[in-house]
Amino acid sequence: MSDALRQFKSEIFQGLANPTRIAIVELLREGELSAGELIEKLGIEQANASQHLAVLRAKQIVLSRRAGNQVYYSIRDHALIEVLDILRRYFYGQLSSAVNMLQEVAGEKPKSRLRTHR
Amino acid sequence: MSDALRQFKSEIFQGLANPTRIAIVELLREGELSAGELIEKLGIEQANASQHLAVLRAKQIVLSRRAGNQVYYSIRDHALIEVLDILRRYFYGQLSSAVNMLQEVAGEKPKSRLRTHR
DNA sequence: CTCACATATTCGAAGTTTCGAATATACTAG
DNA sequence: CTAGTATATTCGAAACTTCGAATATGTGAG
Repeated sequence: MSDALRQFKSEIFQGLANPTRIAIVELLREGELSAGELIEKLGIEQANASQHLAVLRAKQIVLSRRAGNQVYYSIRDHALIEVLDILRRYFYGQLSSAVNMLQEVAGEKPKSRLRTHR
Repeated sequence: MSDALRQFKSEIFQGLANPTRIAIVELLREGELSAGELIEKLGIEQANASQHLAVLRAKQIVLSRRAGNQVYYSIRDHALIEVLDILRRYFYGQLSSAVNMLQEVAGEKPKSRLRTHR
């Protein structure tokens, strides 16, 4: 695979590598919201939200459109939603593994160990 | 969505937010490889590869297993491959948009503008 | 035990990200 | 024009990431 594609992917990931920005993308799942609405729902500083939105714009994750006094944001491509959905499933999968491990640790005769080599 | 899930997702993204680590994950698509094989294919310093592998382990993206003198790495969950595939399609989609924009800029009477509001 | 090899960790420098505070810009109403 | 509201940018401090160099650890052979 090309370096350009790897670079591109890593920038997308970097754009999403922050819980606040993930929260923004998820708020935008249902449709566009103004910066003000996002700030209100996120409960964070205006400057901070604006900075995160700038990152999402720079990484081409969201689109913005000005309407009068406000700026409305939306997700640029549905693919990103799919990515988040896959990770949700992945998350619950990981959770189950963790539960299994705990059960094994708690039980007397663990049958299969999921330990790492260290 | 819970903070824990957002935190988890952002850590996965952070784990993948680096071109070298993406290259590692893609090399592991076809099956497990030893650290040495990865280093050779990546052409980077041993210490650096090992650090990146440590990040991938910490974020639960890969599994490692020791076999004698070597440590073999594999991808923990197929979901991550799906994510990379989705982004590949996304990438080409973005590329086409870019090409369209260039064509419009080059042409005399652009019909639709994809400009941002600024 | 010792040696050699494969891999991991620690360290410090350079670069990047994150935050809130302060300030700047864009737009609307009057 | 002025004033008000919405949003963006700049700044500096603290925290985090990345790299290579050096060092440490784990394993197998002898």
